[in-house]
Amino acid sequence: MSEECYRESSNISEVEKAKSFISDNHLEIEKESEKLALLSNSVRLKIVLLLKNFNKLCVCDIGEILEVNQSSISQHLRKLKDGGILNKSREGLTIYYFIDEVNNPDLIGLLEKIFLFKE
Amino acid sequence: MSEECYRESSNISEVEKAKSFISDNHLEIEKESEKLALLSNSVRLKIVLLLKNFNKLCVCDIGEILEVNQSSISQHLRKLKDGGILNKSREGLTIYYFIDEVNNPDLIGLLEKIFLFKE
DNA sequence: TTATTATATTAGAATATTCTAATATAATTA
DNA sequence: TAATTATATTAGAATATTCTAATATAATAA
Repeated sequence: MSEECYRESSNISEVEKAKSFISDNHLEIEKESEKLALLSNSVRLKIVLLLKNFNKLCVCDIGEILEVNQSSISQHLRKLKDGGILNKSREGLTIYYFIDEVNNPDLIGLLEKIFLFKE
Repeated sequence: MSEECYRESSNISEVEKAKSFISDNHLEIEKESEKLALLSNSVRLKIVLLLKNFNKLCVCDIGEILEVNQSSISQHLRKLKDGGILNKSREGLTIYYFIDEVNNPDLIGLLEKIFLFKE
């Protein structure tokens, strides 16, 4: 790689260790960055925080709470479901979304680490 | 809002509580979603994880470790610095980046909650 | 069956992100 | 001073994301 530093102070063995660390954990890091991307949109983050606080909510109520139109909410919910963060259940016409806690055993704790909401 | 559900089962007071929750915490949620966005790019996430494990690294070494070219690495580092996650120091020609732990007291713990790397 | 309600999907416009290539800056050394 | 090395910046292409508007689907009720 022509990127290499010519400085002798560049610690070669540390760089090699770092390369191993990255190649050993590449897949896990990619996977987690995709989960973080799901939470990095503020509409989606709000949806997840709402579902953490209110257990389950229907598409329509989520749209009203966040003042975001139905199509947009549906598309965000789909991403969160496809990403394994949410699941859904039907009751008649209404579809309720909720956090898939089985698939995300650490998500609630993570959110509590990130957010210290005022009561 | 015309988004409101016509179902009587839509729990109005719960929706109102949810609206308050969102408006009370809107700013904090936006801010955190921006930090998550910084970590949601896998190159940037790898940079932060590298700096967590190796304390400080120069631009050139980071580029070599990640096999990403210098310009791209510089631009990612700039985003992380502008976002308050990293800081840098100069030693001669070399610029070292490191995690700004003062500004991010919970970041290390957060990363440890997300990642359980094999040793 | 038809109408209504809730949700999902689609296409495409608007916008944002990321990378590449070229160039600029800044410290060091000859 | 000029050359070298490390890093930063910029413009623009390629790509990805998000929103809007229109339409589709699916369950229910009349």
